Amino acid sequence: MTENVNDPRIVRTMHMLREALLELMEEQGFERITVKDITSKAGLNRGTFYLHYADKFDLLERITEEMMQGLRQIAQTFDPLDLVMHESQDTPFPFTVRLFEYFGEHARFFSVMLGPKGDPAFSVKFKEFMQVHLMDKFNEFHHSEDRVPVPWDYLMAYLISAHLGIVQYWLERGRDHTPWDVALMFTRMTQLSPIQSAGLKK
Amino acid sequence: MTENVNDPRIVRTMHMLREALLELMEEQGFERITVKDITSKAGLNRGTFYLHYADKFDLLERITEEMMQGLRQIAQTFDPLDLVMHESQDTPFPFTVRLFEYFGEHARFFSVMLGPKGDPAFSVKFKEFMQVHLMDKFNEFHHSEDRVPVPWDYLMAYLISAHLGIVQYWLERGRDHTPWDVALMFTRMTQLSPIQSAGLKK
DNA sequence: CCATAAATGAACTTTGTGTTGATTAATGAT
DNA sequence: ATCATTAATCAACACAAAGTTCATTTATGG
Repeated sequence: MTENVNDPRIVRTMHMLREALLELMEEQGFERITVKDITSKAGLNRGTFYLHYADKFDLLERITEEMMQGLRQIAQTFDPLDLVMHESQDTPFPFTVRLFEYFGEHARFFSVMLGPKGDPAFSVKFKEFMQVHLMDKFNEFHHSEDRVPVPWDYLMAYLISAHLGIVQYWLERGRDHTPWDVALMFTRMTQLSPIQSAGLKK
Repeated sequence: MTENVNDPRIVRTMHMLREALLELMEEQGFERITVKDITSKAGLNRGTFYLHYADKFDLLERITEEMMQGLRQIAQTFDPLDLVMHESQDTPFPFTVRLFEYFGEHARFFSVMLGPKGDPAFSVKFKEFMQVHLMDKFNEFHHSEDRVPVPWDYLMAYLISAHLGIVQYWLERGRDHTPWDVALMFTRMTQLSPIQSAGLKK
């Protein structure tokens, strides 16, 4: 397990192992992958793998943590007041655009991890991220516990999962729309009922 | 690989293997499970496993297929016209209630498979099921390709994932509402915009 | 140029896989 | 109740991959 990130050999090796894992996950899914597979795809000795990672789970966790770190950094720029101000405008919310740009930059990772060959625990992590960094900032609004059409927590589960679904579908389709366009869909679907979104009702 | 389903020994053995797998998946997730784990939890000889299943993937597939068969059977009773007739009523759609009852009966399976330790390919299967048996029956309504607020396919992805999310959350919470109650939430969230569902707007 | 340390290669133990063949035990048809 | 059938057990096997160790080669940076 190495620490020194200055040595270009280490950077190179770790990068190759990470790339190899993602490629293999696309092909076979995480389950079937062996350490042998990873190192031979990366063109490295099997022993070298263990110099940097404990096992394939460890490797995946490290990649994941890096991506989540990137997401958290973007989340810092989110202000719920911006969203309130933005209400009823028919332009995408800028923060959402930024998120989609990030997904696009790391499309390989997100598309594999959120897809059928991915890790369901990652989807959960991703949902928790949205819950903590986005949804929880609106908790102030729901003090009126009684007489709401739908319990707050179920509504959150609905919205978070819906948003995750859009990200998944967008990646699955090979990003057939710009981040700006998908973000606009987000904004509209949040403002309208599903029936209105479909254009079946003014 | 056995065929004769009449022999009670076979029924018993297969049932024990299935139960053991689900229990282990709850504990450790599919990935870490060995055939040894399954048979010793089931109190059977390791060799016996191979009399019935090729490997642990095979076992999981068979269980999955059984559950999907049950879902398809329920889906046969679905008529999109019923849903149209039901519009703007504030009662749950009966078909949805039936589905949730089924999820409840097989809560162990669905909660594991749709949860963080589950199989992401199953979530995809489940979404495809909803797409084919529910959503596709409304394709007739969207001939007006132009000027819709959101592309039809993205709206479908949004709705399907949202609904999956509710099922997941309901199971995760240990089914803290009756099938009737959750089904009513469904109906309301489909009729209202997210902002209305939250009670933030008339 | 050279001390340091990363990568390689080979050997080794351990764990799980999937199969086989002989033996024991349960089943259901007579 | 008997008995042929066949499921389940048990032990042994070859094989593949995991994870470790250590001597050797190669690349890095001072």
